[in-house]
Amino acid sequence: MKKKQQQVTIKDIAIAVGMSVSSVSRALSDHPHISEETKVKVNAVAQQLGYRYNALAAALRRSRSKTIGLIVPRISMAFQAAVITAIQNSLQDFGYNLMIFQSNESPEQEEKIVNLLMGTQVEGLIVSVTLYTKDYHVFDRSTLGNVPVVFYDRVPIDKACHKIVGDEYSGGYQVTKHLLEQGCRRIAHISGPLSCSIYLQRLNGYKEALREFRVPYDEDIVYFHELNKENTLKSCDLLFTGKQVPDAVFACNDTSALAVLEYAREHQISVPTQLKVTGYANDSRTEISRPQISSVEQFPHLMGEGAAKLIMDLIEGSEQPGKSFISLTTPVELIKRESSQGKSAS
Amino acid sequence: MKKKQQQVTIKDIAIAVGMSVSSVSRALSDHPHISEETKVKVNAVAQQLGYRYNALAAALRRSRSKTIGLIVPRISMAFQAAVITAIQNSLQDFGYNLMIFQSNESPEQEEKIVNLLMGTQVEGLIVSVTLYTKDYHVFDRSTLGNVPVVFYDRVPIDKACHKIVGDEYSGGYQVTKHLLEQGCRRIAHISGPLSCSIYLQRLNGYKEALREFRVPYDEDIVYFHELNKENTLKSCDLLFTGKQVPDAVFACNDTSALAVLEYAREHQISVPTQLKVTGYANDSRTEISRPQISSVEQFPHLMGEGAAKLIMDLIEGSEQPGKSFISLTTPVELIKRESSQGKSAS
DNA sequence: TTATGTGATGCAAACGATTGCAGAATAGCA
DNA sequence: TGCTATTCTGCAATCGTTTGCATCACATAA
Repeated sequence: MKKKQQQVTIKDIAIAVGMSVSSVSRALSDHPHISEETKVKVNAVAQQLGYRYNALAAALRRSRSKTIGLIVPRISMAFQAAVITAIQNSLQDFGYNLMIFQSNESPEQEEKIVNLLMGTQVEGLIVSVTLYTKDYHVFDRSTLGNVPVVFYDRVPIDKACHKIVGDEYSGGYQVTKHLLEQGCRRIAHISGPLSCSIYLQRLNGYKEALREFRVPYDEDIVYFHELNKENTLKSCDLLFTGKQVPDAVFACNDTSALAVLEYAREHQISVPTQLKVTGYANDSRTEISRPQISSVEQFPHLMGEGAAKLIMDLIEGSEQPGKSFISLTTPVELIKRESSQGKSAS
Repeated sequence: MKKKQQQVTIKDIAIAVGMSVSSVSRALSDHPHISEETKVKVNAVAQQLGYRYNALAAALRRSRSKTIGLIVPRISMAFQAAVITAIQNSLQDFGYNLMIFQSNESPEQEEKIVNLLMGTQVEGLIVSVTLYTKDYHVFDRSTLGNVPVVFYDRVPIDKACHKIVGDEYSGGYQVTKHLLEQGCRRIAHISGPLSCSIYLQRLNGYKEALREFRVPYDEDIVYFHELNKENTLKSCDLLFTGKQVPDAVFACNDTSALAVLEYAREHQISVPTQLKVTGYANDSRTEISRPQISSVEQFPHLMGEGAAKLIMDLIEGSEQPGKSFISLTTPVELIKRESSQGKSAS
């Protein structure tokens, strides 16, 4: 009970046991040069005084905050929540904490967060960028100093960096091939903005499958916009009022696929008979929907663990800066469900 | 470019502009006693040197980390994700950061996190406890010191504390009354463990509505367990193999309601004709399901903003410790959908 | 006895910012 | 010119730990 309601420090312990602060510090951290006897005594007194370690002071002194910053568009996306959980659990094993921030899909917000995080002395950064991040100078060595950064899922296009991504190309390819094998020949593609890496890759996969089946790529049935319900319904309106209606829609997330289903229901288009539909990310709604929606599983836990391990390697493994960049790819798996299978109406 | 790759500090700026560190510090923080001229010069040099503020050092010196700790069972629950987002956005306006941790429904983990957070010198704690937290001594003044804590959603039972909760009693009452009004007289209740405040309140609301309609409370059709799919299916098995099958199930979350629907589908029980079903939390799956599920909207954003405002009041408003506790209640709204409406089979 | 080794402990300087108080410079006024 | 106000700036202590180096006691070997 020193002064008013000050916190008790190792100095207080030192006084209580009649030793120097350095010995107390070492005793508490189980330093080999301290006798067992002293250690138990110090720990007992610490306990008794209600001592609490001040991680801030330690972080300042050793310039190691044991904290990683995470920037994510929004945590309310099921995929992101799962990745975050995996990252957090993994980092915990390394003794690191995670500061989670949401950019809300705003590049300005994203930049603000980076600066804020740098101020808090994070030792590393894990980032999934916004849909609209085009300018990556915020992540340059000039603003980050020696703080390593690992991107995941949505990663910079045309910028060498450490990253871990799903096999989006394969995902796009598999979905499209599957639809083609079901007999579809006019496959619409509802995609996100191409400024975002994942959509670009999926589009490439889509194109490749079409090529393989000698189906010409028709840009009139490919849309790029944020994948919410409203936008998707608008795209459907355009798609189904044209002369040639599609026989399948490859939507780039499950929210969008659900919207397509809703549109079809309202317009008496039967799925999967007249129209086949696929989503992406395999969130829990795909199984609940009637018909159930075919989707692509992305194994968020693998990605989260990978990201955590990667940032740890970069921090602890003291990679030489300027060395080459590491890029990891996690698998994807097409989950076929009702919405994309069965005979079509001729 | 001082030493190796040391970070540049205000000292470096001081040397560069030929002033003392104190003036530089004041200039950077826009102190009124510093001339405009000096301020612009200092800021220019800071910019040029690539100076970055060290929040750690400042936090240590002023004993104000500007950080709040959040402990939540898991962020993957839609409701929780929404609350967290609201909290984070609100706190940002106050200049506070949020450290988010997940207890994964484990009281042991929860306790570990509290201790860890205290070490990082958070200025406040926001907590939604696990389903099984019964011992609240971790949140006592003895371990928390002067750090205030506000609970939300799942809050301690029988412990005075600052908290913000949904109107669970009303929710339970409204749901039950609604089902009674639809003609149901044998309403099963699938609830979570009663160690958790929200389930206790909902149960009370359920009982009150029954009483009002002079329907006896029958403990044989009330179940308490974690509300996942497996457990719910088991409960359904018990419910529908008894002599008297229920004509309604009031499930305490949407996952559970969905499971009931699945069970009904597999056993050719038609919903809502033979059986009415309601969920709780109104997550996005309730609208996707066929039939759509009646549920209770909890307005997570209100709760998040409330929690943030409350903790800020406690921190900045320097409430006298030992003063009375604040308890806020946010509204709920029953959303009636297909699963609970329409005439019953007699 | 002296030299040497060993294990335990203390001294004091960091880490990077903030801030009360003192002091210098300038201006205003008689 | 002298005196007081008014601005602006600097000194130095402080926040709670960590850690390189010096020191000290004691035992053992020469």
